[in-house]
Amino acid sequence: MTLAEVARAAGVSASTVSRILNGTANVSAEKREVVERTLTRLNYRPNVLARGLASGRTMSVGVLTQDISSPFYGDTLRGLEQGLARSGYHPVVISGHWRAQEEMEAIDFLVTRRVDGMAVLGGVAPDERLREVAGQVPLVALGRSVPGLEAQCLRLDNHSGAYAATRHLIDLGHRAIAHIAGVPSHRDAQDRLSGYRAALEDAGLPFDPDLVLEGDFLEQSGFLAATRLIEGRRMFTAIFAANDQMAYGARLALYRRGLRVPEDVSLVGFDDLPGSIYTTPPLTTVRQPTYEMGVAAAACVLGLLRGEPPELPPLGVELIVRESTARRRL
Amino acid sequence: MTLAEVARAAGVSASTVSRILNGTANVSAEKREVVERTLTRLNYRPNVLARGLASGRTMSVGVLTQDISSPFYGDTLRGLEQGLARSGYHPVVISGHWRAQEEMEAIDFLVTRRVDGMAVLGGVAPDERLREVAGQVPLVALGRSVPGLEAQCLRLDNHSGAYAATRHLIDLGHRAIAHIAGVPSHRDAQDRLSGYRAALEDAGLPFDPDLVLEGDFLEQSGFLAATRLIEGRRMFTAIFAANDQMAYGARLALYRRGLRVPEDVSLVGFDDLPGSIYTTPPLTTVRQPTYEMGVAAAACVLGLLRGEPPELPPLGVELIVRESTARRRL
DNA sequence: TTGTACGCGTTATCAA
DNA sequence: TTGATAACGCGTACAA
Repeated sequence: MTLAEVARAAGVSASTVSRILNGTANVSAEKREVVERTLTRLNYRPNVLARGLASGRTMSVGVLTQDISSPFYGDTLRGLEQGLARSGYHPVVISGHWRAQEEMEAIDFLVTRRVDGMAVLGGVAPDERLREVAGQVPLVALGRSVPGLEAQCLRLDNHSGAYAATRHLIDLGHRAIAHIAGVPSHRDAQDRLSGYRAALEDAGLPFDPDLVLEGDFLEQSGFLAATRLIEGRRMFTAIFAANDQMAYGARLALYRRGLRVPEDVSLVGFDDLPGSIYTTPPLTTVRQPTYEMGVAAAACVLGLLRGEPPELPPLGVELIVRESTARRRL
Repeated sequence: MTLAEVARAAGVSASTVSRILNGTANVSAEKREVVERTLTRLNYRPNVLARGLASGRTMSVGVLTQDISSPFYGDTLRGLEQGLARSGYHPVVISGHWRAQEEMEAIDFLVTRRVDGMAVLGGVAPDERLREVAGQVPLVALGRSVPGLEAQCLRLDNHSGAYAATRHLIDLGHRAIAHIAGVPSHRDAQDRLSGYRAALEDAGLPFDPDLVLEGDFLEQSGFLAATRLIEGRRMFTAIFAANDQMAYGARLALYRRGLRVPEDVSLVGFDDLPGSIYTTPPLTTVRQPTYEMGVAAAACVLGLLRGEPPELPPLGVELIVRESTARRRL
């Protein structure tokens, strides 16, 4: 069922049908009615490819996420979906798995797919490439800041979040607070580590390198780190993990060694993954407004598409105190 | 950078360039070399829209998932991605949120996007529509069986899985085994319930309706169900939840009431979500080979695309015994 | 082996 | 207000 066929069946020209479809110009009421009837009668579906080729717009927004099955960006994707809904634009999502090479390919994929706009969620693709792309289509980046593209980047205050988490432990009387950090090359990991250090410093507590272990943001690394911590010579009464997934791993390590949370060791995570409400005990963590970030990103892209200047609202992080932290005993 | 421009720059016709790009016909070595050089020099990127319009193929496979941020289909998506990698085809994923209306729209989206094949993950869209679509493009369905399309459907043996889970509890000496079921209208939920009943029956244990509570596959409902169970008059020493998420909820309810797992109550889930290794204690559950399902689905679609008959390998479910189940005390 | 000419389904330009 | 007609960028018979 092509547009031309509809036009013939309705006894008008293809242009008229197209105009009705797009509201491009005025059409007499009678013709409009005839056309609309045949449109539904023939169950016409426009060919997006032809449309995109002719108009130069595909009504789609590319979304580069990192791991489609990772809980972390899930809510953000939902927010993006929601923010794009009823705008006429559709998200096209593809994942880069935190590998620069793959991310580049994914970006190429989206570009050749002629997406009208783009949202980049984290990742390690070179800033340079993102700037290039931003020159071609409206782009917004979440979870990373690209020099020269600051207005279109939304990063959260990881430093403050980590500071609040550590401060919370300090307020509970903890003095020996371990930190399971993320990959050192990762900006978020750096900021969270520095927030941790700053909180210690402000409280006049010494920074002990032996209490900081490096992880990779996955559960397994949290498990390993906590295990090493337990077996190590340093005493500690609390752990601040740079993300919830590593906190889960640490939780298991503690369980294995018979250490209770929070009675023996307090535990704090970062991200507030959906699952963190249901861990035993429910995890104290730093919530990132991931859903809202997705909505904001969608709104921003939509605005750019309309020619408006980029606008991303400031979004803060929030400490969520649950039951994995308690006042230090003894 | 269009193909025509490349052709001009290389001093050949557009057809020749096209032929080289697609390996359609023989081209002299010299021309090939010249063209390939200019191709890379000009950094040519084919326009997928034009290509799709002309060839009728978009080299994309539509994937209808239900909730992009749900842990359940995450691994399957990864498997699909992986199975499609290096095949030239790319996945285009969109979610239907278990709402028929939304799913229909999503399917329309994919169809108008002219995907070459389609993979449907669960969902409640009418069988009729799926049969229609299957008539237009190669389609495979996961987690549901569409009458008339059996060969292209991959369902797992939920009954056996539930049977094994329940049997496992019985073997550990449990006699009062509660079941937190899924939504009754859901086929998987029905099968898991029937597997549970069958295991009881085979062991000569009575089926007690008071020990079966209805959930909706989400954590919260598991929490509620377990809470009601605890407050109820019926004694029980084990819970079999129809999926891991509800098991997580139940776990928290038990924790809240001071009931230990597995010392006081044994707990079994279903799905083996990635997080179930790291719950405290690690959850005994029924593993579905979700990743493999994704890979198989991709292979099947690819085969159909090549004109081969549909082929989906039989995949079994497997009981994974971890630490949330133990021999009944007292 | 190579090039020409046409078609894919739609939008955009221009004239009427 | 409407209708030809020309793009859009590529694949592909067909001819050479």
